Amino acid sequence: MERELLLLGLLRQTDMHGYQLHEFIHRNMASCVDLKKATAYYLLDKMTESGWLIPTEEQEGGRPPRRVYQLTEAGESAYQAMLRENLSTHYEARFTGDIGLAFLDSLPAEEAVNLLSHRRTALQAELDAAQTVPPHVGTSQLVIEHLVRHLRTELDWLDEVIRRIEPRSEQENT
Amino acid sequence: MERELLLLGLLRQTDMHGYQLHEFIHRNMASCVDLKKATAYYLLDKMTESGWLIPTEEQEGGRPPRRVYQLTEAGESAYQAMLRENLSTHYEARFTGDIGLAFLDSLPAEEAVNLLSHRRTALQAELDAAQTVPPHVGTSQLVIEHLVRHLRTELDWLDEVIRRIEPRSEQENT
DNA sequence: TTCCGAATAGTCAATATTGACTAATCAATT
DNA sequence: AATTGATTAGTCAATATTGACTATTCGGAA
Repeated sequence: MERELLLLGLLRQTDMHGYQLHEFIHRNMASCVDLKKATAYYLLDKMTESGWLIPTEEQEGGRPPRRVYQLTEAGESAYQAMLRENLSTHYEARFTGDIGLAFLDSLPAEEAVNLLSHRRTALQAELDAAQTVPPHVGTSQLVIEHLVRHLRTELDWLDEVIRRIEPRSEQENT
Repeated sequence: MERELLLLGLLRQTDMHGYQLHEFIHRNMASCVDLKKATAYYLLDKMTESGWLIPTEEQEGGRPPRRVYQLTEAGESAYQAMLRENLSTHYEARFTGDIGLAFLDSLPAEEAVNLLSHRRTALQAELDAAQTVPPHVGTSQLVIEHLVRHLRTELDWLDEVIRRIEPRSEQENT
């Protein structure tokens, strides 16, 4: 549902076509939504059938024709409702990476540490990238700050996990 | 893929049937995976076709018959590969709740604060619940700690967001 | 003992999501 | 002028995911 909110929210600001919407989201909001192109088109079709959007065929130069979407009044209402719903609810996070941790025992401590160090490198890289984003390049400042805080917490935690494994690794090597 | 890892990891410890697996995950690992019953059965079928599992029909009392799954050697290899993959990669989090924040402007500040306060209550509740889980009730300690750290960060951040909105709200009321 | 609600075990049709593809155009290079 | 590779715009068949349903049984209350 949040993806629909996003599409509506963007269309509310300017009329756009599917390709444009996907491109924008992919470039500027990748940190909070992962919306594949095909899914975007699917949702746009669905919302058009719901009467929330009106498409207008358009052609620019020799480019393929495209459907530019415009919010209807019903679309605006849907947007208002979803926005309130979204702001007022707390979404539980899912930590995909925790599943492996639940099975840490099945690996030798040393290897576990190596694997997690690899994870740590990627995490650090994402943190660096997030901290480097110059203010006002599309993405909301709030959202970037949220990401940074989250990544810092993750890094701290991962370091602690690694620290906790290591002593075992020394025991085994003695 | 992480869901397959989870199922394999559990089956590696004890043979189980679908209902049992789903129940266990639902009760003890809800914080890191959301795996619906129908999906669990679907994955079990798929992994059986991949030759990772061998099902055995079983009957207990007058209960419906059930398929108890057992890991094959191929299943064990798949588990090993997925575990390493999972531990070494950093999964980017998706913050569904950030989408609303990107559109905060479209609401009066006062209402925004109210909505976010509602969110805050739910968040606080989840934090309390997580902190209350007694050690050693199924879920890995690491996973619970991870959740707690994450929720604390979220709470801090949400408070800051609310704080930032409020001044505007006062301006408007003067 | 009979009635009720919860638990057990799973299926299935409907939805949602994705990867892989098409087909044209532009811009730059050779 | 021809080639190439990126960009534009979107489709489609294959997969994955879910909500809603079935049908039985168990335990306890009335």
